Amino acid sequence: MTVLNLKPIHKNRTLRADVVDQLKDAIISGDLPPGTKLVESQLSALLGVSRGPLREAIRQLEDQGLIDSIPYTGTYVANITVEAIQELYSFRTELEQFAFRLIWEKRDESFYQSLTKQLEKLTKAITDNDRDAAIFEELELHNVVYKHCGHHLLQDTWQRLRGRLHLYFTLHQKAHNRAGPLINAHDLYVELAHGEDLNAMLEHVSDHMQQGYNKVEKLVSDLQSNS
Amino acid sequence: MTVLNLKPIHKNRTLRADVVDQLKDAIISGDLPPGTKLVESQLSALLGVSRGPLREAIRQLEDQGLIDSIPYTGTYVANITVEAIQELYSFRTELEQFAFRLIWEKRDESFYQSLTKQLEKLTKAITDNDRDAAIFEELELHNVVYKHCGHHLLQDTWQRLRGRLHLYFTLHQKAHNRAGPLINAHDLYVELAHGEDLNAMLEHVSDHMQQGYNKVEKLVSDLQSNS
DNA sequence: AACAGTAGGATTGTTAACAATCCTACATTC
DNA sequence: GAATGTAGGATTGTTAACAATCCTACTGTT
Repeated sequence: MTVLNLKPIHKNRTLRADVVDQLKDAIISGDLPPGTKLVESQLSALLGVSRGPLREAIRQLEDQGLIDSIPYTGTYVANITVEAIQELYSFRTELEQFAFRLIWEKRDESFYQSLTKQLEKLTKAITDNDRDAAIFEELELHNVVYKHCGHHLLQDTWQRLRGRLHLYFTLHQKAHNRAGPLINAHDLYVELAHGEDLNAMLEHVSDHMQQGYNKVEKLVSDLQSNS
Repeated sequence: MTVLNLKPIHKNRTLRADVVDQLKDAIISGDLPPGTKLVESQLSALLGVSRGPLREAIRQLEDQGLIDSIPYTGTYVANITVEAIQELYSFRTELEQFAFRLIWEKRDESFYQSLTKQLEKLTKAITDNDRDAAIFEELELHNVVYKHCGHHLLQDTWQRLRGRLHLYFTLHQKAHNRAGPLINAHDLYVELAHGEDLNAMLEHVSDHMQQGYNKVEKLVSDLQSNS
């Protein structure tokens, strides 16, 4: 018998899980802009699902910060404020520095390979001018770090932020028509991650986040002046 | 007209919210030990509620890490592993150090007062030998720091950990019959929080957490040897 | 014209019944 | 006797109808 390479069958196929995925995609892709009111009857009709699983999915997205819900009143796609963006970036800086401190002494070939491979994917997406893919691959690059440090709680927390971050990127890209991740912006990041100077890495994470924040922060005023 | 001091009426009066509160209490108080299978029909009968709101509540507690759910199979009170405890404490150290760095330059009278008052409550609970209260007040003491640094994302993350932490404390206290928070264990903590040496504070947070971890870590082997 | 009061419709919250899946225990085969 | 099939019951997933709440637009009053 040849080496088995079976992928696990997704038992996750409950309507609830599907709805979570679809709603999440719709939000972070910008199809459902922040502030949009989500009417259960409309959504359930659109998705071809009854309100039960839909409501369960809403609870999950609520805890991920993508949806705000007011009892008896309505559920809305979470609004964006400059404070929220600021908090997200400052928090993200802490998380990622923690991740690097965790992984630093445990870095192995598998980690380096994943990182390099992911940087290539990101670079390709940018040169292909595929902006949606570029956003995804940038997040995926950072994800490599979280995944490899093996800290489940940290990874869960990162996943919880990731959706909101993705949303900010998307909105930013839509606001200024050309503005995906810059080519080469992550070269130093990956280079330092291969190196031996942890402090330089941590410092760079801080700088990297600060740059990202500066880019995204303008988004709010742009959006508000548009409305 | 005298100064109005009206408390907001709890609009939270949805069954779902009540169920979340009650289930959470039942879990962190140890009434529903880790691993317990939660059968929806039984629970809904016990709570006098139909399965709809119950299931929504389950989704929320799932995201808080207090419940594990396997589609079509069952939902269980989250199990405790030594890895989970380790992760919780290491993560908590990062969060709280971050909190102190955020708040350090913004500390005001209100912060100092809350802290001192909360230390008194904790001390009283311990001298009263009210162990459940002592656990609550210890968590509430740390909560003061998170609350006052005004970082909503950080506070949400802390709240998410708090339930699990509370559970560990409770189980630990039940396992070794006498073992609430030690008297005076937080005096230095509060003293440093009043002082001017941030590095000493950060260092102490790290030590404090390490001590807590050492205490709780034995819990798992104790529990496992009992079963 | 400004304000309070009040139907009416729309929307969320809740329930109970129905469908799909899983687990267990027993029967069957080799 | 070990492995494989197979009902049956128990449990979760899903649905559609019902109840409670809220929002809006209209009315009437001053």
